[in-house]
Amino acid sequence: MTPASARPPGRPRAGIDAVVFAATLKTVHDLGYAGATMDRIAAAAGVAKTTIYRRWPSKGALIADCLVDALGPVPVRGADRAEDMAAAIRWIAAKIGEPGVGAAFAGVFVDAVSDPGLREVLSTRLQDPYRRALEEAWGEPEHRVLFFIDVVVGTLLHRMGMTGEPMVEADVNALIAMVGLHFI
Amino acid sequence: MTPASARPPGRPRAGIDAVVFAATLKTVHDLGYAGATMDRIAAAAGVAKTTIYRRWPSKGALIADCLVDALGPVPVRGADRAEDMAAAIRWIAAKIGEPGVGAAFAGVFVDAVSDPGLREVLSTRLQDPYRRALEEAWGEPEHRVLFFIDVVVGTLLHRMGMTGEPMVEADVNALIAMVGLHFI
DNA sequence: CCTTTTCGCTACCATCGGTATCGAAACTGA
DNA sequence: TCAGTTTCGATACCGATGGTAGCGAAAAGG
Repeated sequence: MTPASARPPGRPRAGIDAVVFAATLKTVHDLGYAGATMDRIAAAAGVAKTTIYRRWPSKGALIADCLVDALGPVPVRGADRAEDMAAAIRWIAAKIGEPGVGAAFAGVFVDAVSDPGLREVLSTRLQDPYRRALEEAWGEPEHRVLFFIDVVVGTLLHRMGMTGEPMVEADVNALIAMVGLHFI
Repeated sequence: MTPASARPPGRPRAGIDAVVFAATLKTVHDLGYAGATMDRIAAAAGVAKTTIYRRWPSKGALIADCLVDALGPVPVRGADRAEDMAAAIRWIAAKIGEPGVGAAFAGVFVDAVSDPGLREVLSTRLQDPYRRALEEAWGEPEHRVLFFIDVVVGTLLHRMGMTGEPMVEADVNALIAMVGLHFI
């Protein structure tokens, strides 16, 4: 039980996280999510692959933390909830336009569909922090779909004219597919 | 050079395409795109993997043809172009809500980012047919981005309020990410 | 200088997309 | 009935990828 301020001895690990994050985004931007091999990310960061796996348990966890680092805190003020929602949409749209972020998002979510462990990782490292931020800004949470994730997608669907009904998986899949078509 | 009506001898191949298509969609729906292994698809279809690879050169080509088969022809009438566009959006939204289709779309497009060969496959088997259908319905093609693919995504972005500017990669990535968030 | 922790390197495993090979099945035509 | 032709199924295999194990070396504190 060492004091919290005491730094343990051993080889320094200073700055490695930031270097790996930058290398990850650059590699994903250059080669796509599937092309961003862990070996290539490690090479781009000038770091051994084992070092990455000592800090993140999987590629998905690395991507999730990398996205949190790239996005930063959601800019909520807490005054007007509707205004906050609109601001959040503009915020994530701008952030995700940065090199590599969009491709990283799409890739990790596609993998998450067939990997329950990855879904839990994403929930813990991506969804929960932003959910907490909105809870603190907006007060106590409602039990219906009013968190950030749902707000963004729900607003998107509402603006598309698919409103009236609660959001269903079909709508989300439709959106993904329509957007994905442009990658052709 | 046999006559067109003459069926070549040998073991029958009747109905295998349809069986494989159905098994592909079901497997993708149940296990996701990454979880839909070629071995699993073959097993679900009751067919040897080599048989699938004798008919489709790659997993991407199988998915592309499977999607074309699942979508069917785009319902264009050619009278009012704006009306056709709106109908096309509703059409693809409904079609892609069917089991497995949305996940197949998202997965194959994510892979296509880092695979030029797959991009060409998708262009040939997915984009070109629908582009031709719209050319025939709307007359001669315009050289600007007025084909179906562009129309769907462009209209989507327009309705989101991101209009005014030409569509850029950042917007598309932002959409993918926003939608993907809901998969958590 | 000694201990402790982390880093890098190599080797390795399981899985997946894709290929090669070969015997068996099934249809056509005589 | 019986070739001849073509496809199907099974197995074995290859390269790449995510992920792990083990070990020696580097760098920090004490």
